Amino acid sequence: MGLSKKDEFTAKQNRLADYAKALAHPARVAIVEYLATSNACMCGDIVEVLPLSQSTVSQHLRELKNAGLIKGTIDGTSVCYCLNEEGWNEMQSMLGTFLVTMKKCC
Amino acid sequence: MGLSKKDEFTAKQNRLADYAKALAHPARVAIVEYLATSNACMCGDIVEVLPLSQSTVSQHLRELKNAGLIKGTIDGTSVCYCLNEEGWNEMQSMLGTFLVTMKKCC
DNA sequence: AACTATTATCGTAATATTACGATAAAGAAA
DNA sequence: TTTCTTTATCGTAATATTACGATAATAGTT
Repeated sequence: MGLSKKDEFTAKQNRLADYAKALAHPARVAIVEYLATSNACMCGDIVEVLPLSQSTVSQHLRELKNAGLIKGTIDGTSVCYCLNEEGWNEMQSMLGTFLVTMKKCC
Repeated sequence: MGLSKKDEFTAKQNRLADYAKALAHPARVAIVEYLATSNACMCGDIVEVLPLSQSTVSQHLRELKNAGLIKGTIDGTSVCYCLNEEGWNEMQSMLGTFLVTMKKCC
């Protein structure tokens, strides 16, 4: 009955699932896209770009941060968010292994 | 409140989000892992490997299939599921663009 | 100190996901 | 045909996510 069984999977499986979950919403994809191409990456800027309220954007940013895909450094009264290369590299390498071991069975 | 705003994002952003959502659960990561390394890929086999009921596994398989990450071909009374290379390639190339355009701003 | 700007958090309503048992559907075997 | 095997779907309960307004927190400005 809806009780989560995440404990029954390996840490690695959960880690990749967490990365994927962080990208599992178009708003968070849009945030990442913006951070990848922009240098002016205050949260305020992002709010202007997205069709969402400030509190909702802040929530999405926290999820990306918790997953390790972005990091934020305080800059006076605002926060400078940018992509966290380490997280991206780990996620990409995890995904890469599937392509390597992939076999066609049908 | 809580009304989804996915229409307000681009088709590409939603597409990547859908791929990511398909992998946003450790059970589905485990399924993909299994399919990547195994040749005997009936659903029944997968149920034995996972700590989940048959109906739950079937639901997860459907989500992976809808996202385009796996495909299933009917084989008599059972179904042979395997990875769908096209889907993986598209997802990987979408993710790849972030690494390419990624800039350090902090 | 009082005010402004920026971001985070709380409360909460709407919606979506997760999981299971029960049951249906369809082909294989008796 | 009847039975068995395998997978899908339905119903439903528990949990999680999404979104917003209101409010708090913190730093800068006047």
